[in-house]
Amino acid sequence: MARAATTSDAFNAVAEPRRREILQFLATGERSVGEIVMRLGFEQPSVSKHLRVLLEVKLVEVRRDGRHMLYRANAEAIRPLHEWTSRFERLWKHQLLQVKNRAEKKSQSSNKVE
Amino acid sequence: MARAATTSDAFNAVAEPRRREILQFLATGERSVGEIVMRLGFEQPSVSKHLRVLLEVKLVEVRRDGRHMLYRANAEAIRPLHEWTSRFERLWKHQLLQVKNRAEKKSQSSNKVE
DNA sequence: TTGACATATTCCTATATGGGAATGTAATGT
DNA sequence: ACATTACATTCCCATATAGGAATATGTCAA
Repeated sequence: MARAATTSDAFNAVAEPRRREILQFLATGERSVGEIVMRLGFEQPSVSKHLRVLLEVKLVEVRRDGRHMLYRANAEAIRPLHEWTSRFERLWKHQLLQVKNRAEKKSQSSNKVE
Repeated sequence: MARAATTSDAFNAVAEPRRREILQFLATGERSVGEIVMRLGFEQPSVSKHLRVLLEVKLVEVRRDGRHMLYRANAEAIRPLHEWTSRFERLWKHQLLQVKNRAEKKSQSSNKVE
């Protein structure tokens, strides 16, 4: 089996840096393809292709306005990623605390030496 | 250019479902490869290969204990993912509110009709 | 040293890209 | 109808898997 399709879920879709940039830009509001191209400086076909992937996993939505296609972020689809990472929140806070405690102990013992 | 390597960053590494499962299991504590194989039911070489990817992006750390290699999650490396998704938190809360408001208005108008 | 156990690595292959170039398609103005 | 604007799609290709099978490496016990 090869790697899963980028369109298989949001995790795979946002693995691509340019798609993350597009999403962030869309988080500021509804934008046309041309605006995305202007802002991010990618080739237009590239932007269209990335938007297609984002659309398939429902990370964005579109509507037509004349000749323009207006895309907007669907934040709701990002939530599962947020929630998955949240499971580790307790852990990294705990780990940071440990690092901090070790650092303090170390500085204490070096104080003793001096 | 082809797709970015799974080892290019944490985003690409966690795009693979089995690697997420392994990480979640490791979040419960330090485990040997054998324990991961037993718990998740993947082939041993597969687990070793996934662990290698996770190791390269520093999502896990290892230490040897006799014949066993003990892996543990490095939650700190998951933080960037959490923070990236957090940027959309305001947005999805706002979007949910809108959906809710629209639903309420709709039920009000249908009440009027009846 | 030899054997057994625990992991890691290599080889192979089908599959899925992402970018660039070229082309297709839909909507608008005249 | 036609040129133009705004996007989308297709074709081509180098690259990177993920899984299965087989094999290599490392460590301990006797």
